[in-house]
Amino acid sequence: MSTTADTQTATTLKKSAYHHGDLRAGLIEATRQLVEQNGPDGFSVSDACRLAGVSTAAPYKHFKNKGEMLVAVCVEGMGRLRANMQSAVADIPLGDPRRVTVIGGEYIKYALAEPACFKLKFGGFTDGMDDDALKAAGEAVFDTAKAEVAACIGESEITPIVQQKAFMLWSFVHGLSFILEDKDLAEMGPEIEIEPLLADITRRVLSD
Amino acid sequence: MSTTADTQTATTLKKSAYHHGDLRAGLIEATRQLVEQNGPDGFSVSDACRLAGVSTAAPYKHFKNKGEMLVAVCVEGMGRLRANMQSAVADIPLGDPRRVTVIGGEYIKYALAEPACFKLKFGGFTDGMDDDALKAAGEAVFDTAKAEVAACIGESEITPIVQQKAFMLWSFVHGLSFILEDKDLAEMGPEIEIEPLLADITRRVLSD
DNA sequence: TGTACATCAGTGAACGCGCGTTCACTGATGTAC
DNA sequence: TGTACATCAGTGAACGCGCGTTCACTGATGTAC
Repeated sequence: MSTTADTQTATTLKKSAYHHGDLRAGLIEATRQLVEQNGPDGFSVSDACRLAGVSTAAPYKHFKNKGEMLVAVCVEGMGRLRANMQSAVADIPLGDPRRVTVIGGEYIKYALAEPACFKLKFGGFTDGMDDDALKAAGEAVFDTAKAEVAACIGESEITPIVQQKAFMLWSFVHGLSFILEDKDLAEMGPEIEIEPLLADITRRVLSD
Repeated sequence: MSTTADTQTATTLKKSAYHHGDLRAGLIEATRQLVEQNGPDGFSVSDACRLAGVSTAAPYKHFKNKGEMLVAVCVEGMGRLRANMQSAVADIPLGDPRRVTVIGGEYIKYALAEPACFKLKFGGFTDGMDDDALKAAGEAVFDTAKAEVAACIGESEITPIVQQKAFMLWSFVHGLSFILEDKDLAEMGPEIEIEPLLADITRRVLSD
């Protein structure tokens, strides 16, 4: 390798052990993993530091406190969920109700893939935090749903009827996520296949 | 008062300060209040003892550990929810879909009245506990819903279709509860009146 | 290009705190005689 | 009825622990000259 390439690699990727490179992102990922492992309430700043390989004081250069770390994990997760939704519908024509079913499916998929992070966001853990980025990330997800519903029922804007139908679908998908995530609860329900169930409820809600 | 009456009062109601009377129930109520005040994860055994006015060692005469106290709160809450459901439908004829709407309404009412206890039960806090009483209490609630759905669509037993419809309704009501409970989320939805929304979704799900 | 310097992301030790649980004990109670 | 006794729900002190956060610091880095 040339000297130039070495220097670039050193500054953009490896950095030194002392200066981490992107500790903020590293801590968010460590926190995410720990939350997933130990549950939404089973995370400690110290644990995240151990996992990220830094001292327990290091996070306070990037986050005001423990709560901000948890919020950052939620924001990151919601962003990923929205991206997943968008790429999942890319090949389905606008206005096709399958788009609604598919984004609902992505919601549930996310909830089942990262149940503890899902609960972190929706289980009341971020209640008093009042974080703008977090609010925006949540709204972006719901806006996606509303736009799809509008297209399906032939509305060019978000009318009250669109709002209502989107809200119904969100409630359903949200509740289904919580139930499927909880082994004891899921066992109480029937043996279901998620896709047809989603398609069925979508049809019921979108109809007049 | 006669001597006899005094003795009865002393033994059945007041007891002495030393022997509490029904400390188990007292601790459950203290725990419930604290959970409601500080959130599902903001409860400590010490706090409950302070509130109940006993030493921090006293609970261990009635509960194996902290987790058992939380489970007891959930069991008590689910029992109350089921009782509420049953008395709320008492005056509506069997098979009337309003019965389904009303029990859904009671579910939401409970979730909004005791949001932290609701999250305690359904937010993953009792995940690995594997408590039979808790499972039974949850199943009793869902069984109530299934029976009502069966009656509405004219089935004499819990067929797969009944299961499916009841599960849909539960998912919806469950998700709606979580959303309404969370100020930030509720604000994202439309201004709704719960009753008509519930009646609407009930109609959609019960129809063929 | 080489050097002096400002920056600031990291360290590591320490803090005070409240937690869950255990322990030997105490004393109010109900009961057998 | 009176007394001796077993029971067991309570006490209160103590334990070891890990937590969140602060502090003065250090040393790698990029930049101005």
